[in-house]
Amino acid sequence: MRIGELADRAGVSVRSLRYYEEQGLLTSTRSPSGQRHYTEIEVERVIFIQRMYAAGLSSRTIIEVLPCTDAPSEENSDAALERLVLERDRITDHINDLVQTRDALDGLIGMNRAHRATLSEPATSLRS
Amino acid sequence: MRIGELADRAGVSVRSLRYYEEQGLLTSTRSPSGQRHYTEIEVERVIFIQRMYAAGLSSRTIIEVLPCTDAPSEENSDAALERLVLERDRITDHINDLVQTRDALDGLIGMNRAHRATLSEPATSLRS
DNA sequence: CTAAAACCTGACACTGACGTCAGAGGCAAG
DNA sequence: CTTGCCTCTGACGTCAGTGTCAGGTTTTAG
Repeated sequence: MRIGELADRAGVSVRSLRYYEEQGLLTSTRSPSGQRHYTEIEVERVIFIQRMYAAGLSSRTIIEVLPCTDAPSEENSDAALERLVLERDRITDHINDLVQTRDALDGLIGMNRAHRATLSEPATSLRS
Repeated sequence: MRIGELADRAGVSVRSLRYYEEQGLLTSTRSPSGQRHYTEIEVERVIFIQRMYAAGLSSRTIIEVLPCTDAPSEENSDAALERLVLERDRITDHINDLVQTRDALDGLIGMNRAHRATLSEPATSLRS
């Protein structure tokens, strides 16, 4: 398939795909005229890349962990697996941080709603 | 206290504090000579701002929710509370996404470790 | 009183993942 | 053949938070 179709399938822009290739995250076979061609595998690869970006990894970091997906076997250099574990842990930390922040916001929301309640109904507590 | 101390206390750079003021997130009283002076309250405010940044909110969005912390009472414009709830939900979505991603990475890690195990010890399964 | 340290404004640099535009070539359908 | 859509490379623009530098004033310590 050509780049436009891959973009649609994976839900990213054509620009992004070329950028991924430029960064070494994605490879393509070229037709004689120079157009990029991809296979089904690339769809999943791009989706994975997107996932990693969403999780806060940079291009360089994604490159380092990709070997672990490339060959579900093979001696995917210790470094790649090591990096993968590292990033997993980083994500866990981030999740915990976000949960804490959400709890804080919930507290704020509660306080604001409580105050709002006392305003509209000075005698009663806790209205739906 | 002056800007340097606030920066130390809140764990941010002086540059950032000036930027926050420029963005309308932070206010300061000025000494006759023009230096910024802050109170203890600002320490917490800056820490809160940092938390919001870490949670992915932009300056503009933080501005919108700040009224909810300013006056733990008062009619903190419906909009602010509404926005706060919206962001809380966005964070929840993000957390769920991250958890999914982490699970995926755990799967990858497991597969890679499993393969590694079969390499070093073809007959046994699941080594510590 | 003096030197060091902190502060001021203003402005430009940077990073990273893209958007977007220009100018040119490729490819299927009518 | 030509119309229209897709693709190519290359390059500059964007956004947001922050680093950093310049040139000057203020505060603090000795």
